[in-house]
Amino acid sequence: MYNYYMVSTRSATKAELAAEVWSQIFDFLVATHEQRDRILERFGLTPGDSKALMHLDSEMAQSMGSLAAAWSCDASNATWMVDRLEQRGLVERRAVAGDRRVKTVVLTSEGIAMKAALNEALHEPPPELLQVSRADLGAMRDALAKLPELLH
Amino acid sequence: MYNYYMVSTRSATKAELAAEVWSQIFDFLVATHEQRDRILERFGLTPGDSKALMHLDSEMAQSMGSLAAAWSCDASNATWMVDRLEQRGLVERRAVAGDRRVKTVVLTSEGIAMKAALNEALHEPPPELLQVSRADLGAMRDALAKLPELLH
DNA sequence: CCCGATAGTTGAATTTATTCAAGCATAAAG
DNA sequence: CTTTATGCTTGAATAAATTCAACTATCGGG
Repeated sequence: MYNYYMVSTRSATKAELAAEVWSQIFDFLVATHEQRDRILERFGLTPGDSKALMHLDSEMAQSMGSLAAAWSCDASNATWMVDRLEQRGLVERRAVAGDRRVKTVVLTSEGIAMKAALNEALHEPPPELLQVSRADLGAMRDALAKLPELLH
Repeated sequence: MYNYYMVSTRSATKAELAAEVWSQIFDFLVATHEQRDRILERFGLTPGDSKALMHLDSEMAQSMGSLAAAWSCDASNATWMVDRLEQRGLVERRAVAGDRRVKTVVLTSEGIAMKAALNEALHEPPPELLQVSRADLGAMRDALAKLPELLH
């Protein structure tokens, strides 16, 4: 474990505090990484599948092009990814009214269910976290409450 | 963003608190995921490479078999992974005294440098975190200080 | 010394991921 | 109404990841 966040006696700068906080989070991440691998395996999803699945929606139909941009890949790769999900019945291609060139992608009901189940599984706290006392967890929650504000 | 950690008026159970905390961390994770992808790309490492690199050491020579076990793959896959790192001069295979069947793997000096640089880059806090006030970061650090204890 | 188990490599096969060039249909601009 | 640009798909090529079967070398017990 790396002590990038080794505490010194003098008061820490903001950058140092951020580095400490991130190190604490990141190291916990690494330590609990296998759990998430196992979840994906249980769902029969590759990392790519889950990335795609999580960025899709049942409401907001997204064009192939915008998906390729969001996934930082070329259009041809997006076609391939969507093909795989479509073959499994998780997504559906739709024509769009104004422009017959573009195709949009939405989650099917199976896709919605899969995404919800995956999300729930991934949000299940790693067992390591349950070793922390209730009081300490409360402190963490209160402190971390400032995080969500950042995520647009 | 999922409100698995929606606060209710009654006092939360430990499990609920853990779920909230993990959701806060996990969502932050997801939101800052691209940054880590870019770091790997900058280093010219695949996710597999970095996983392998991070589990290796210059001090503790590990046998191919134990590496395969640690990486949850078969021996043949471990051979392939180590081959790739070896071709790049990051690791070195060594014979072991007692048993001429086993080969151990250690980081070369280049491997040590690469691992250190990668570690440093990955421990660099995401810019989003710097939007949090110094006081709030301090609170996070103090609260999260209970985490490292868990990581054997 | 032989024999079965063990450690690792090799080769073939498959899946996942990615990029590039070519092509097709449609749209938009002149 | 031709030309050019756009959105997507297809096909080929390649790299990354993974598994399986076969093989080599070595170890350890009888």
